[in-house]
Amino acid sequence: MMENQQIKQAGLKVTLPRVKILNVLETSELRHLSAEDVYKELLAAGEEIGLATIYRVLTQFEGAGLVCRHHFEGGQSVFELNRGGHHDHLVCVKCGKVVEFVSEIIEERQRAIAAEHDFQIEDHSLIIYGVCKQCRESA
Amino acid sequence: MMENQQIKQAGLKVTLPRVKILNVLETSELRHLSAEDVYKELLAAGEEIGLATIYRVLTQFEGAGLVCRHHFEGGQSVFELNRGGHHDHLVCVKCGKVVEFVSEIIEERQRAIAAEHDFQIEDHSLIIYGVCKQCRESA
DNA sequence: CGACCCGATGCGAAAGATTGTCATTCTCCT
DNA sequence: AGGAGAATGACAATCTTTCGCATCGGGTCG
Repeated sequence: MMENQQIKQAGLKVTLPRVKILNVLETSELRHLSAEDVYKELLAAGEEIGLATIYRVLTQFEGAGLVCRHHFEGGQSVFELNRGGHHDHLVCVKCGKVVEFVSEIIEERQRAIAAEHDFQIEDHSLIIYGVCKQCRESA
Repeated sequence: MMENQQIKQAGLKVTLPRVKILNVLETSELRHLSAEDVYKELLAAGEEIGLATIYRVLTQFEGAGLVCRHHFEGGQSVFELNRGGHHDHLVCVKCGKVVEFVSEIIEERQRAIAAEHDFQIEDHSLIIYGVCKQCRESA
């Protein structure tokens, strides 16, 4: 079991709910899931789990660096498996599709701006909202 | 009354609550206020107003382009008077201080990235979270 | 292998933010 | 001034997320 190692290395006890949640994150079609999404996938798979546990576990995973939390529009947090590289997001406001991208130029400018204002960067979030090609055509 | 004109030009009926709310946005010390903040400022000024109205009016103002809504971390929306120029934010995670900035280089890169992925940009949000100088020194 | 300890889970209740309902009030037009 | 219809206020409802607490499970030690 791959998951067990990852959880252990993150310094967390290996429990059934944690393994199942991590597994959903790894195997789901969606790369970006809300706590509710994870909950529904597990219920659909016939797994017994409490929603509160999902929130707790996802928060722990975030603290351990296993997942990233994003605040897209819509009032709820979405989680994404941390596969190493940092990246930003392009979100379609019609269909919700998410495209990931990286721009070293932007990253570099951000560091420069933070430095100018004497801020020590902890994190940053860049989200571009737009309408994707398919949604424009079907409109 | 400056406010009346702005509200009328936004295509909204000029009502007392709207004028008062716009006035708070224009005169408050803070440039970024949550609905609750606006509510508290009005109560402190002895004004009678319902919180639900604040939410409704702010949402209308947003639709009319009078204010911008931002989703900083912390689970609630903050609103800012739209003074024309778009800008992004640098937020101190310790004290909540907000610094605004603009980078034409970043804007331009964003347009290029959206174009590459065939997205028509509607909006975007760039927030850098960090620790400001004062907070680092007092730590 | 079995007992134990402490953290982890599940459930329901609670908190915080936001929106909906609906009777009453206010704006704007005549 | 009068009236149609939109806007408001009070409160309930919803949604997301967190808390409290009794119970359960994982890992360790004997």
